[in-house]
Amino acid sequence: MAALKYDVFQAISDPTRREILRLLSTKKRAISEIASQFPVSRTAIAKHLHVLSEASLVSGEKIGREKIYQLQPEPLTEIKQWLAYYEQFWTNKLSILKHVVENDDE
Amino acid sequence: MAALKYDVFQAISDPTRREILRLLSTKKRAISEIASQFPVSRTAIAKHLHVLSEASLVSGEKIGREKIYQLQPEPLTEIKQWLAYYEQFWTNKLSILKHVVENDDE
DNA sequence: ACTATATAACACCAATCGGTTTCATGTCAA
DNA sequence: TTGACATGAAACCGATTGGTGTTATATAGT
Repeated sequence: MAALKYDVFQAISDPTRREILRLLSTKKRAISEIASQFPVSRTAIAKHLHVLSEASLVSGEKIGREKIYQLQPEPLTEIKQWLAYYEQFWTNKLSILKHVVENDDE
Repeated sequence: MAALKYDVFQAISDPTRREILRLLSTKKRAISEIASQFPVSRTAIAKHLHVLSEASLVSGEKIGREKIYQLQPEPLTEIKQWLAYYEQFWTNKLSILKHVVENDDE
């Protein structure tokens, strides 16, 4: 509702929303089609889709009486970039050792 | 409290917790030292550290009367692996086109 | 021994979250 | 046109979140 109330980190923090993204990664789907895959109500799924939409991870297009949602993976680059900073601490032993030594010095 | 109540996705969904991780990436720090960097109370920071600890993103060691927290970046690999699946949808034009065409086919 | 400090452990609170049910609206199809 | 279907919108609910303050306990330093 309010502009950017949900960022991409919050959007992917919910397991149901991650599963919705997974479903949309194979094809566009209408709300009811998505909801049929979950044990919760259609309304609950519609709310999750709204959250994902605010984070720009999905886009919805109304076609006839259906609203078709589609994956928009671009915002995930923000997660990727955030993660890149921490990769130095585990991708090779040298970095990890460097990290430990620096900590012990202070 | 309950085992694995917080997973790594939820742990990093909060901006304050992400900032705590950033602080700990440069060196080990005690709770009070971390809390001094934020506008919220020390108690609130201790709760955030507890959440991060449940997600195994930090570990705490009591030394004297201080509790020293340290970054444990390994669980971030789970995020990285999750993200890897979606990279095919934006890392090159070919994959994106393939995605669109498949969607239009159904 | 005292005193100040660092943390833990509670109890508490307002706001939010994920979910529900109900009702209204709009669209497709017989 | 009538009915079934897909969605949107609203009100509501219980649990959780993120925050507070208070109190208790243990430790460090004088």
